[in-house]
Amino acid sequence: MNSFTEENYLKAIFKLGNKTEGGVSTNSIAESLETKASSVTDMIKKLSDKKLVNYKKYQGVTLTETGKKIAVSIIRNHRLWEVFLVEKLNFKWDEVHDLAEDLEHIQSEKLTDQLDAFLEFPKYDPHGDPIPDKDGNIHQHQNITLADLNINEQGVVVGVKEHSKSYLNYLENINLVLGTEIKVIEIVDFDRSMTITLNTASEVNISNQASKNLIIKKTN
Amino acid sequence: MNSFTEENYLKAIFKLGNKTEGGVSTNSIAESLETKASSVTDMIKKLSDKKLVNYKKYQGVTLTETGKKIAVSIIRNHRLWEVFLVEKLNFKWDEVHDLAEDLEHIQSEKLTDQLDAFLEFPKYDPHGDPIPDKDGNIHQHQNITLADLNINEQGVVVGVKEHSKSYLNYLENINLVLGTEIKVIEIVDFDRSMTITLNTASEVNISNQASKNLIIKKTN
DNA sequence: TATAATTTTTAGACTAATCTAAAAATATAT
DNA sequence: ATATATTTTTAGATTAGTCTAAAAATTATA
Repeated sequence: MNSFTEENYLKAIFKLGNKTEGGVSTNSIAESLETKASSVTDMIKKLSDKKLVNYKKYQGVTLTETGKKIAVSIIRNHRLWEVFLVEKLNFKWDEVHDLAEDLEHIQSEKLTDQLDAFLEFPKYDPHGDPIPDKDGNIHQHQNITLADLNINEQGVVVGVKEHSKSYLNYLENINLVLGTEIKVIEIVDFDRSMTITLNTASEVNISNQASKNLIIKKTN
Repeated sequence: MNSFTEENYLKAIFKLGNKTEGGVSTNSIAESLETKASSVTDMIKKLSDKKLVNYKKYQGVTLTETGKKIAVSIIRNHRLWEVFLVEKLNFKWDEVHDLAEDLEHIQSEKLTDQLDAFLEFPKYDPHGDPIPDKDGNIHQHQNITLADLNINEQGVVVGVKEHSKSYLNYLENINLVLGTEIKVIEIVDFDRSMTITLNTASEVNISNQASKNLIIKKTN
């Protein structure tokens, strides 16, 4: 069995690996786990001994098949628990991350699969992130954000790229949630801020910072 | 915050403290946590520094009010999760203990209370153990076991005193579950084994070892 | 009540995960 | 191509929790 710490490293490496080509750098892992590069090197050696990562000094690190399986299963746990907390226990979408961080480490295939069934096999978590299935397949959203839309184009909000409490809270406050239909009314050239309509009704302004973190599925 | 390890010590001390008068001995803690007496001494010192236990060398240990609160809250978590696993995720009563051992350490008052509400404020867990309420009150069963009943006396099974997989499994196999009505037909003098009826129907034999671990509420 | 047996504590060592500071390797810039 | 900056690794220390072996205290026994 692997410790919580080891699992968190695997998860971080998996997520960083999806964002970049080639190996994941020591520093990027350190930053994402809020720890020091020297600690990362130590842990990488350990994970390498356990054959969970491929590692050559100074060359960055990638996950082995085994390592990837573990990482994906933790992400599956995490996202299923988030659904549970929101759908069944009435948590808000900005409250569930930290709890799911703990719950995800409870390793029991039966628990995960029964939870999945109890929740009726959800495809996405409350932030729109895809939930890996039992075999580890992940159906990623296309990477289109609100910032990519032009005037008069429209789409449905299917996810967020930024998971901070403050961002999620802001969205909730302007009534912008998953499933909201958005149409672009105006784009300010100067700062790329937008005027948009929500569900063909209320009109709001949104900064570029905010719009480029909203994942959209184009409609019309 | 306290580590999982510290919490497990507090829980063990709480449970042992209920079984005996006075302080809990180092050896009994060691046995119950399957560790060494020297490790227990070390941890007790630490818990004592944190004012979670009262400790004088060689005198055994008791929980402070703070320590007791933590222990009870963990037990509350444990038992609520057990109910969840059985009622919602279709686990058997002999499968839930180990998972609940992990889940119990996830500390969030909101999580616990929402789970409690979602389960509709259960009073007992799947083994009949009472679930402490939000304020830590525990409604203990009276300590009558099947072995205490005489011929022709009857009662309802409300709990078990032994939680091993093999015992729970045995009970399930002979269709003896919580809520079963039992009437004593015969007691063998030699080994205190009994012939009983279950729900006024099927007749089974049960050893003294088995009967003295069944908590009964006498009827009529 | 002295002696033996048991229990508990102490002393010192080990592992996992972390850190700081310094050294080594790699990447960048002139 | 050489010097400079950055990244990564190493060396050595620290903390939490554990262990073994030995010492100290308590309890039981003769």
